[in-house]
Amino acid sequence: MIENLVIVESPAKAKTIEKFLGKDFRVISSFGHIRDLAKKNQGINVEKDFTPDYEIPKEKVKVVNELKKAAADATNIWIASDEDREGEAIAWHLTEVLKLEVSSTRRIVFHEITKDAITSAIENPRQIDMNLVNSQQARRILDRLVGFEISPVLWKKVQPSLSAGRVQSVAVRLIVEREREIISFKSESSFRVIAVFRIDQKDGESAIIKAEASKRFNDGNEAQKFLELCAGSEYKVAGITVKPGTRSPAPPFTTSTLQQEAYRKLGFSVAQTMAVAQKLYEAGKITYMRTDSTNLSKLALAKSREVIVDGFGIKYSKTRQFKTKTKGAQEAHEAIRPAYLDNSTITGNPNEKKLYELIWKRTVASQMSDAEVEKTTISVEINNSPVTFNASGEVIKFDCFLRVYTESTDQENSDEERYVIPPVKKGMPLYYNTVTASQKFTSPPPRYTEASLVKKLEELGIGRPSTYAPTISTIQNRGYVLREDRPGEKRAVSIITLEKGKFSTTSKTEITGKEKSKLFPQDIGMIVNDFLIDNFSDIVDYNFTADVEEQFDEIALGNLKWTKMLHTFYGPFHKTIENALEKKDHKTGARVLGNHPETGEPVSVRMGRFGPVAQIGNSENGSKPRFASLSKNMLIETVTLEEALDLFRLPRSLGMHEGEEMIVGIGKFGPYIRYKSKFFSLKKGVDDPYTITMDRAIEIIREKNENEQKKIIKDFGDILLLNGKYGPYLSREKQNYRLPKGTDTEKLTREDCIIIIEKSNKSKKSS
DNA sequence: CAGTGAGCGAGCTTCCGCTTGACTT
Repeated sequence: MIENLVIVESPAKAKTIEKFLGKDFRVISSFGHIRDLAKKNQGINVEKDFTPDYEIPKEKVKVVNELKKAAADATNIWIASDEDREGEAIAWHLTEVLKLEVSSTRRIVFHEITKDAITSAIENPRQIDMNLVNSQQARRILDRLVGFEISPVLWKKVQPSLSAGRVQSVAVRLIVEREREIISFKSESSFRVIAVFRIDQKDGESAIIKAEASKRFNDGNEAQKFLELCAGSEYKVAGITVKPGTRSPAPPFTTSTLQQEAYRKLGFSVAQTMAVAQKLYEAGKITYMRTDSTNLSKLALAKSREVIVDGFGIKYSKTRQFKTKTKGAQEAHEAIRPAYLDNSTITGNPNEKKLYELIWKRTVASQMSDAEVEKTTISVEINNSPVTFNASGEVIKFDCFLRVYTESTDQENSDEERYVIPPVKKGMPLYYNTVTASQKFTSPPPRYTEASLVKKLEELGIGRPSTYAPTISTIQNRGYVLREDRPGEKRAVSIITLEKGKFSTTSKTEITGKEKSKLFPQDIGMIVNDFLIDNFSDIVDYNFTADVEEQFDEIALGNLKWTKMLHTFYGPFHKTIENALEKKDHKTGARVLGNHPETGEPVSVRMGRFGPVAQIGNSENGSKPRFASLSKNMLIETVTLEEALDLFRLPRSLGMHEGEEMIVGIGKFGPYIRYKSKFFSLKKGVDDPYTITMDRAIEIIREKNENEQKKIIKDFGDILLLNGKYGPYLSREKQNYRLPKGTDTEKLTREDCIIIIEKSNKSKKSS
């Protein structure tokens, strides 16, 4: 028998709290929710006022049994799940499953894990708030209804195994709409003029000022004319302004901002960030990593002040508590911060160290004073034109938090460079060293990264810290979007330079459209998105979540009955389901591109059973249509007739080589040459299957065969001894076998090999 | 490893939010 049992959500939290509470208390964890809606028949009785059918999932049975045993052994039970909608529901499910009296169960909450917070929580128990529980039930049931009623419509009307949901479908929509903005974007160019001026100073030294013309020019001719004018101009300083300013540190990390910064600064994916953070949390090195709060505990505030004063001086310290701005934030936890601020580094693997240091810097910087900067702008006048040249520079007067940490932005290498403007006076003459007009192209809006998508979802109030990473995985697993790199394309830019009265025009190539780790919508994502917008526009509306959240809040306040809210929602919603099912058509995203230039047959593209496909002709007039899969990076939406026809040029014969035909084609793994029933991959970025020559093909075949020869140490016919990355190994019938340690490959016979293989097969079966 | 482009049709797929392991290579 134990006096007091405290139940929390996380086992790591249980461990810490037990230390604070002493031996009269036992602290155990529920590992999150212990019950959920039944999987079968939606788990909801819609006819009977949305009565939920809750069940304990298989993987939770063990935990629940342990909880039951512990509860039976305790005199007092304290439920300390998180103080938010989900936490309150967990508390209620616990009372139901453990058969606790609601009136006598002590519900306690704390937002930070400190001795003070916990003891004061124990002193102020309350009862379970059924209004809050009901708002969670409404949330849960609405999500189940949306997901489990729309998804089957997709199976029927689009493709099996697809999914839709309040959160994931909006995430996909954002990516699809962004891609369409990019597709319809027309890049325009203009000429930007930058002059490098020399200014002579008293001591005989000269300084350099780089300034940009106040006007951009539409084309090269206009720019050239302006430069000609510049050649004969006189320049002088027309105005100087010096403005003091301040910069403030960013608030401590939440899940979303941690994911963004870990991507920008460390290149982590969203899932990777969460996995590393989980490790740090379990090791007691950081506070909880799934949070939407920027709050720091009093203890943490005091400690960071100490660390800053000791390390930098009192001038650097400014204690701040940040208000959480995010829509719908529930703030059940603290911000993500180091558990012990004394440690600016930790032991651990490189990724753990890097992420920890990032968290430490962000936390400490948030408690430092503003940085003081001085921004200087000067304008340079030309005697024969209204156009002016402007330069701006920034000097940091007091670095403060910038010494520790600066938040990154999503814009990649913006060409605004900050530099120090030399001291000048109004009216001073300037002389040009060079005046350069360079062609600049406007860029389309950027594609989303995993992290910038999370940022956007958070802004819309869609999804929660615990679901950002899983949502990003889901939309990739369904094939709606793909995260990938793109090499970009070359583009010529022209540059006109004026130097010492002479003009020169050069052309430079730059790379445009290069992408790293960006989210690209796939055909099936675009088709599903359009289908959802056509049939369920309310659900995929960007404001849908915000609207229902308002109603959940009303339920939590006791102003709205949760079943009434569900009735109001479900009536019209279910009607849209029926309407969608009544429609006859099957969504394939089909487009007719035109007619075949020789035969006149129609050429179309659509989503087929095995993916996007191009088709020539149709089966109506008895002739057999021809098919070809679209290649990677092609979209049904943008593919042209020419591109589609190109697909049918492969596979093609390259001719004969030593009595056998060489066939070039594109397969699952890219372009290949098939020769003597073996496959030889073309080199990425070097060879093109449409234009590759016979000689080059022979070279590729010879190269690969030679490399393979090098791999073979011994050839026993059916068994090969090969040289691999990790040393020698055996190969038989496409199966590989490891050699026992210390095997002498020189003396190895075919019989030895057979023994090794048989032993290996036996141990595989037994395990 | 490198394809497929039907009409016999079982039984399956799916949501969002709380939490961690249990698995294999």
